[in-house]
Amino acid sequence: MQITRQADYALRAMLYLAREYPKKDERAATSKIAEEQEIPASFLAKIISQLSIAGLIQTSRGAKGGVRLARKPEEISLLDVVEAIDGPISLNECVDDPSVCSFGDNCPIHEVWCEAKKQLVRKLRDATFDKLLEQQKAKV
Amino acid sequence: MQITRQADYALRAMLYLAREYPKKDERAATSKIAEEQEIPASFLAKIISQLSIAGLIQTSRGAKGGVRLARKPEEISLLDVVEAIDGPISLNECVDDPSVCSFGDNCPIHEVWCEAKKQLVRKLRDATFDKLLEQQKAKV
DNA sequence: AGTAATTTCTATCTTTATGGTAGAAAATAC
DNA sequence: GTATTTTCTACCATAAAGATAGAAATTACT
Repeated sequence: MQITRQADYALRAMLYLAREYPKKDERAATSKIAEEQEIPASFLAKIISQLSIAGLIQTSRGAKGGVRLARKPEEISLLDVVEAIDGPISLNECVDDPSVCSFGDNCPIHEVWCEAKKQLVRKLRDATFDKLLEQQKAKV
Repeated sequence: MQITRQADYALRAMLYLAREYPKKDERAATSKIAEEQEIPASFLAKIISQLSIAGLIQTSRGAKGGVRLARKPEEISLLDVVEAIDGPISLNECVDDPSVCSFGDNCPIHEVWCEAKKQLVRKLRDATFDKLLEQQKAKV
């Protein structure tokens, strides 16, 4: 049970953009992000596109174009990014769509998954990019 | 991010076996488990095999053969079953094998995943089958 | 205005994992 | 010994993941 490689790459890219956020007027080039964060350059294109559709970043084409965050780092969490790429975190099929299981409320396992999901979602929602940057600074 | 269908089926099968556990001398037939728990019968064979290799159940062939738990329900948790089928719960590649990521301790995201994993593992390890059965009884 | 440079975007391919099936192998009761 | 009932394993589709190259678009500069 893992997030996809794409989601991990997306997180790295967003972390890079969060670091660049203070430079308000600049836009980062995809190629630069790819190099810096060790992401296959041509693979990043697809990821950038998805993040843009999800409204997490703003893109602009052409010379001097590039990518930047659509919102402040404190308004973007790990959960936002992961769900934008991998879809909702369900842990098990029955969590987000109870109708797939005919046992319904009679299944004691169902509840465990629901609680586990809540716990996980809370943790990821709480991890906003401003906090991540602070934590990194504190370490160095 | 979900457990596989196989893992979910395995949990259902184990729940059934936990219910049957008091009948010490009987063994449940795979076909019976499949019917009762709504699992594709021929698919269950592969799952049973994996659970047996993992040491969670005992199998015996031939007439009057079948399957039963290898340990008491209170000594088997959801975590045991899920990891036996799907492998370790990592959430992200870097959690179980930090060497795949060259950023190492310099990555603030790494730590979040580690904590999230710990939290999730604790929850699943705590959910033993005796507790699950009790919870179900309490409901009815 | 034209063109070259730089960018995002999209159609395509390969590989891997998942979900599922059927038939072989094994063991026991009679 | 044989028939029955079981586990076990080799196989096959389908779908998703990972990755790539080239098309489309936009802008700066001459």
